[in-house]
Amino acid sequence: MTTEASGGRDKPNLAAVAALAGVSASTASLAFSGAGPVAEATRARVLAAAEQLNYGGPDPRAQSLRRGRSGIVGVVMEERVRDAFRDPMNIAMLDGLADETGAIGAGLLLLTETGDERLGIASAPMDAVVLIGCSTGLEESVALLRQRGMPIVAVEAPSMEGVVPITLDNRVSSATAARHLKELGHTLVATVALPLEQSHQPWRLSTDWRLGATSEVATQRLLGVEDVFGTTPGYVASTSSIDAGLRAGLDLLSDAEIRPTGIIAQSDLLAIGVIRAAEQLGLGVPEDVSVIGFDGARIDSGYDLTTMVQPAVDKGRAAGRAVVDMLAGRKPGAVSFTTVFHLGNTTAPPRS
Amino acid sequence: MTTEASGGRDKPNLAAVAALAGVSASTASLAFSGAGPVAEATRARVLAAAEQLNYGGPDPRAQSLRRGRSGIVGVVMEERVRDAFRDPMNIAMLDGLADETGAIGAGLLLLTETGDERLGIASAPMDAVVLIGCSTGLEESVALLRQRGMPIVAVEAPSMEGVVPITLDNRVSSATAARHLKELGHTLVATVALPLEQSHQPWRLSTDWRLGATSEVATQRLLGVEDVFGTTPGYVASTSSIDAGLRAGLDLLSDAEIRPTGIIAQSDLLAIGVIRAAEQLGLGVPEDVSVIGFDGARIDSGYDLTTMVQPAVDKGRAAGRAVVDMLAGRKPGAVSFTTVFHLGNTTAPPRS
DNA sequence: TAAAGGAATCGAATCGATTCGATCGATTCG
DNA sequence: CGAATCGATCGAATCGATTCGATTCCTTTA
Repeated sequence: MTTEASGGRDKPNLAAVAALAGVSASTASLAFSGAGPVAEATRARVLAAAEQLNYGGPDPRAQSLRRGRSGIVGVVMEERVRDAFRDPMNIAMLDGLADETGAIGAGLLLLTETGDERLGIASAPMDAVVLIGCSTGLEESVALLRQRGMPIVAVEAPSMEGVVPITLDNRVSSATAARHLKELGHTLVATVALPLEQSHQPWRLSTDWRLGATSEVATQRLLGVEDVFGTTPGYVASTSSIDAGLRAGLDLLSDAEIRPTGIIAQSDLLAIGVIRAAEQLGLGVPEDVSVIGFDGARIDSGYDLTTMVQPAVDKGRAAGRAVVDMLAGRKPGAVSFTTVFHLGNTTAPPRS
Repeated sequence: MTTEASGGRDKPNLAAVAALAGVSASTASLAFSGAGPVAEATRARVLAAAEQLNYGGPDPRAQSLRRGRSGIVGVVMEERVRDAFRDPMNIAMLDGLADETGAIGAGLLLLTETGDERLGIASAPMDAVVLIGCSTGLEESVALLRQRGMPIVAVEAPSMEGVVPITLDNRVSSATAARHLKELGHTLVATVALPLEQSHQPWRLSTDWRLGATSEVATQRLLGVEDVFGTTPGYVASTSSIDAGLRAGLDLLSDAEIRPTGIIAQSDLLAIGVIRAAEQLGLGVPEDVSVIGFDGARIDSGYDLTTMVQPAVDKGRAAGRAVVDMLAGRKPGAVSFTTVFHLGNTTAPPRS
């Protein structure tokens, strides 16, 4: 038996194709990439040889080494996939992001910042990174990425040297929501906050909540409420979900000590959960309790939720554009977004 | 000016670190990877040199070329991100998938099979690919990937040579749902189907629907209904969403010619939409119309939807394990899943 | 004390392509 | 007709690491 049988088993490479076509590797490369003059006949011969050897085109790994680009943009999220994608805002952002990065042919690599497995973030072949909803290990992650010389874009994170920020005016928006309740005449309001720190355990908000708070978003939105109402009772949810909102609502609404007439939730999902809690407790929304959300997620719930609508897709787009700019050697600027107040039917003056 | 200024601007590489530490590149490599005996003092010297040069560790691009592995698993979905993630089942699958692939330190690369930009799927540096909810360009995509010698796992796709299948017994499950309605006494049922073909335009189901149908899932589930009821009227939704279900429901329920007493929806989202439609038309569920869904997504809707619960996370896990197996050189087998009937409060005998 | 074994390190080949500069004809211009 | 030009092709260097098989230099053991 000679080796001719039906071709070696190992994958063919450009050199093999070139050899079969009777040209040099450089010419074969040109034939594939089209970056240089190649006679039509030659190109055809190379393509034929490729076909014959069942060659699937240049190896992306080698290409990315040579070119110094992999065509991959990392998306880092703090939580596990399931949790991160439960939030419609994250999905919307991802969509906007995919839109922009897709335009330059880049794919999105999902990475979670989860504790130990810092592996991914430290060693994935990416050209740039977008941090979404990160908080816990943010400093470390950024340090690691910066050391690798990676372009970094962070959405709604505290500003950091060398990181392009995409922000939302969380504090002002939250204050607007609070003011709405105040103007309706509410004085006893409570907040249902997004997770403030790593543990993600639900807990009653204490006055020293700022200590140990790592989530920029939750912090700013709480501050917004304080700007209007001063210290208020609150409950920190374990995650942004209807269930978590339900638990928070049950806790706050069934406590005689607090008895809020208005609840400010830091996400629409939480708000819907709070409404469910009110229903369970026999309280009417908005007659007995006013509920205001945040996001503008348009969740199907039978209510038209009063909320602060944020441009999530645009945030993603802005992040994508920033990435594209950096990869093109341009220096992108920071981008800030604003929310729009949406008056629904879940807020009303308190029952006198 | 000499070049010593404060270091060259270009990123340092292993060779530079090795040079500074006074060892060979091979030793430096060992120091980083820990794959071989290195004196503690030497390792320390190398690490110090790295620190000094601000070296962020071995370049993943070079590593992946040398090792022939990139640590990236591609996830191909037909639709754009926003649409794909609107479906809770996809998210659940992704979660299961991330779980398993994360265990070997692999990241998930999101790719959409969208028309022109076949770029991603053809040239991304992946070690394996999982096809989720693909249909339209499936044949082509698989051909392309196969040529690249890529391990392929496909979830709920028609079986193909060299592709590890993860399946759900859609036809049987759908038949079970249909039989439930039949046993309750329904004779006039209609189906709300998932998109059957590329266009994603909503349309009334005609008797020759099979022609041109490319979606395996939708097809099998329709066949399941036919197995029990024969040809029934139906409506093909544009996507799996509450809105699309609402439109479908309005169409079917307001047509005097059809007047179904039971509706089988191919997803829970569609089912909820149908229920909303019934409500809008003043019909009670389940008194006037029985509605049964598919998925077991536990969507908050005020109803306890009767549905076929599918193990979505497990499907994702199975796909992930198949990938891990293939990358480890093992040959994974096909995996099949079954749904579990869940009796809720949205189905009842027809009003006599 | 010589032989054997082991730890630490190094050299060189390799992974698979891209790309710059050089070469070689053939065509065109003066 | 010689020179300048242009198109096509090739060689060789390069990207940044990993890894296999030496090569040293010590420490044990017979």
